[in-house]
Amino acid sequence: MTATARKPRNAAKPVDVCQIECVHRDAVTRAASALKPESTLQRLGEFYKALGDPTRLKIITALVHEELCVCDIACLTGMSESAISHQLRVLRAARLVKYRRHGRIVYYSLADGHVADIIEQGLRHAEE
Amino acid sequence: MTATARKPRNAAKPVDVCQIECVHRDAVTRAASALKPESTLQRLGEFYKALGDPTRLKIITALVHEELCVCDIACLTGMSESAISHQLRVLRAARLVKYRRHGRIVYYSLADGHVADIIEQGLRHAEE
DNA sequence: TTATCATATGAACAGATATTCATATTTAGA
DNA sequence: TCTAAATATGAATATCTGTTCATATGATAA
Repeated sequence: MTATARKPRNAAKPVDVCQIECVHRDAVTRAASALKPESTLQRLGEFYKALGDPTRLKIITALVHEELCVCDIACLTGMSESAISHQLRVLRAARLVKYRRHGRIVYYSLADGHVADIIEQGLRHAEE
Repeated sequence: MTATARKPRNAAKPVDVCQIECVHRDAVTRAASALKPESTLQRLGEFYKALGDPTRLKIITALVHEELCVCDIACLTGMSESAISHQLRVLRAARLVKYRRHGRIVYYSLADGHVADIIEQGLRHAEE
């Protein structure tokens, strides 16, 4: 997004976004100026990507109800503890889960209420 | 999820889910019985996975405001029309978008209001 | 019909990703 | 201390994914 060259009139806003031919220049201009900042889209994309894997989604939906340790999650999902640990790292990086340590056991839970809200809205959408 | 062998008492519900050692058998049992059906999780996972790519997420957020044709989206995103067409196919398969044809131009829009609601909730979460 | 525009599709390839296996770390108990 | 349990991490690998390029389809206009 570099500075834009101005056009005197008629253009709602100048678009330099567009290298390709576009059919509706005005619609593209509106869409471009309504677009959320790249940083927001990137964060949201990583959030969704983290939820877009079957193993991780199962982990997250399980954690909606109560905290679980790595062992429990492995047990619940039928996957190896190592695989679960790797996936939990992804979920941690995406700030979807938090954890607390009790002795050698690590309990994972959802990072905050927002995550639960989002998942529940998603589930309602998927269930209908 | 096959049929479960019964245990007389004390088990909230029998678990055959668990091949691995698990630390909290009761918690796993509760989590297992609260788990959503595989079909629901799969649909939701595909939904999130579709949103988990930066190009597709940009397309979807743009479509929140108004419908756009393939050309416009290519223009807006700075990607080739072919790439966009491929991504729109993924979004169609995940039932995130619908389209209408007008002459040789195809206009894409969000499949329904739910999608917009979900995206807006996600954006609020990502923006804070 | 023929030419052209807008879009779709298939093959190919580079890059990303999820799991496994081996190993490291951290904590509790002996 | 030493051992074992619970978890984390790194490397390797097989699979998946997104883009490009070439080509096909479908619709309009000439």
